[in-house]
Amino acid sequence: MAEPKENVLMEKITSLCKRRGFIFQSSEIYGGIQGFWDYGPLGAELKRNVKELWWSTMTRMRDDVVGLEATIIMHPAIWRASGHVDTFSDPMCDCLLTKKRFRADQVEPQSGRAFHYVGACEATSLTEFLAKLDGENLPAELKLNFAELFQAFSYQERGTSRWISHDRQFSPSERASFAFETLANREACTENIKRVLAQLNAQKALGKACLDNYAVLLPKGKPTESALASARQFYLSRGITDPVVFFLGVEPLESTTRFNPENGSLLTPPVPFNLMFKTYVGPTATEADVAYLRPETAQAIFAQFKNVHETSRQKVPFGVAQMGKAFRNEVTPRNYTFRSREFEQMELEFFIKPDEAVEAVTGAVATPAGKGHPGEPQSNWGWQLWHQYWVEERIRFYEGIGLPRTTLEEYWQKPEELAHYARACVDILFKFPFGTQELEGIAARSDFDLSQHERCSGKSMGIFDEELRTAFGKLPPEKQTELKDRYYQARLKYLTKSGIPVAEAGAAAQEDADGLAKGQYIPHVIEPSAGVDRLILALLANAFSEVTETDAKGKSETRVVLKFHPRVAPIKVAVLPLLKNKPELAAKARAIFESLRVHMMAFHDESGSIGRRYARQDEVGTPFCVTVDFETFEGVKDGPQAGQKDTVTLRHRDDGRQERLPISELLPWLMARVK
RNA sequence: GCGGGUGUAGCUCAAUGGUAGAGCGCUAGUCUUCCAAACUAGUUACGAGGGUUCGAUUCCCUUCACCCGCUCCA
Repeated sequence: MAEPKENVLMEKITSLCKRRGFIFQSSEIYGGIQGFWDYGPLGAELKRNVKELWWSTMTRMRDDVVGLEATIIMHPAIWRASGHVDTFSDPMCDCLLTKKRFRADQVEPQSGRAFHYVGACEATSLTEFLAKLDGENLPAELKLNFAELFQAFSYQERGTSRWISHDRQFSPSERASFAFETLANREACTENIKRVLAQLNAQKALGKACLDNYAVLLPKGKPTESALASARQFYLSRGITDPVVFFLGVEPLESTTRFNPENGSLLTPPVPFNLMFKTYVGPTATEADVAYLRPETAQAIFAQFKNVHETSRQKVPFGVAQMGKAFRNEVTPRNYTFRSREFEQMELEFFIKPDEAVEAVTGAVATPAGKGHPGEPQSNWGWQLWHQYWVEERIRFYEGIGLPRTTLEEYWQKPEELAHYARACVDILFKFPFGTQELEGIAARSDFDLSQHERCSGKSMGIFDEELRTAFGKLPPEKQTELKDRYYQARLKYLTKSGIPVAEAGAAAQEDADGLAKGQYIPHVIEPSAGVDRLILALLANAFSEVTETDAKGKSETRVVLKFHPRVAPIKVAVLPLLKNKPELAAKARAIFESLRVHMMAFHDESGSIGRRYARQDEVGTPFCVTVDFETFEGVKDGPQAGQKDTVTLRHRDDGRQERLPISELLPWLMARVK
């Protein structure tokens, strides 16, 4: 997918990030470590800005969201309840022929005949061996083994489908029955062949042999030659240059998942892939001490839901936001920092009433009127509107930090792609140079998470809603029944999917439905979950631009400008004396810098020509440069501000435009643009 | 993890079985009245480990990282 041109762009970005101190490889002096990255001085500022903007947008500026900062290591039961221990340890297997990797649980079941092979040796060595078999120089032990061997199996002659034993060729019908027989006696037979092949290996003069088992599954109607061809290829890849393949027999198989559906080749046994980082809590490192570094920040919010709800004086609908490190053993960390093993998330869990409760209180659940932002939250919103609301809120956030809508894509997951508990999920994608990839996912997760923790911890995760209780009591009986029934069905579906026996689940669901009528329910949740590091990478990619300029001497030079939004730019303003060797300019610049740095990340630089210093600031994305020159002291020479003293030039990064501002207006002018 | 490619100053590139150069950058200084000016001085590298060799950056092996595919997701 990635065009060469786009790779070049990524290389330029990574190179700039290293050169200017945005991002370094972790542990670089020891050769680096895959999937881990450090943020340098400018990267740290950039990241801090992004996180602070998210935090203030999501919590401080809202009445209905509060924050949480939980530990990275939590009780391991949390990860069993959330499903991460299971879903994050997918068994994987590889095709023995093409090395292609499969998720063992996603291999399509197939039927057909499995051709089993137990090894191969060099054709020359076998010929030689057969000649010797007739008598003379062969060691007695070896000879005996071969006699046993040929009683028990046939080998498939290389390149043909002829079946040979030491004394005669088999007819097709004999072949079939023979194969059946050997298969019935497979273990003893395999052992025999292995022993002889091992001895072939030991007899250097007789060349190499390979003792690896192999098999090919052929669908009905496919010629048997193709199984042999696959087997030959397999043993070729194991270093036998001209293999004679030892065939064990045919086995009919139904709905097997042990073979590659694309070529019929045997797969390796499933190997569990644990994507969770395991560690041990306490001084002993036994199985009982196992804990995990969190693979997401969300679960802590669910686990602490009751505490937060009880102490924050919030009522549903409300949200809990958290940002912090998370850890996943990615199969392949790739694309710079995009898929890191240690990364940072910004997650909000926004708790809402189940639609049945909304309907009971407001009479009807409002339905989305169309695309776009649905406006200020209303009490009659169900999950659909809340979900749409958060999708739009998040896109607004991205626009506010300089990622225009045109660089983003909304992807509504198809029903079949959704996790079983999710009702909808929208990915906000960014058009990275290496492809359009996910920045944030906004999932409507029903009441799955809190229900899981209620079930697994035995602690109630439900809340009591006085307004609901009152409203429910006033409903006509048939409406009550209808709502209770719908709630019952939803709860029943969850409970049975969790593996609870039907009778038990039915009773529990009925209890939940009765609870709803009394004002009790488990909140549903909308989860906007974003990756900080991905966002940083998106901001870098979006800001990166090159300007080629030809100077007076005709020398053309390409320089980089990072066009960060002032709100995220690591350095907001650089204060520069026009000349270094004029003490009054230098002192004034220093004083302005000191007055600005209290309020924002400012930078002071007096080395090199003014043009060079501007270029340096462009390259790290500083949106504004302030220059102290002679007119600062002598007054503006001409124009509408002529004669005015104590002014500076203010240069804009993106177009080089300059304007003159009184020093006294500098701070409010800048604050208005960087906050 | 598998297959293919890459690995020499901060960056972009050279050269070589006899321990490495350039340009740009960076630091300091001189000079300089607005977009990488000039001059002077300084700065820094053969990814790591092992082997072959009198001697390895160069040849061989191993390993690590990065890039491209398979796979995965915030």
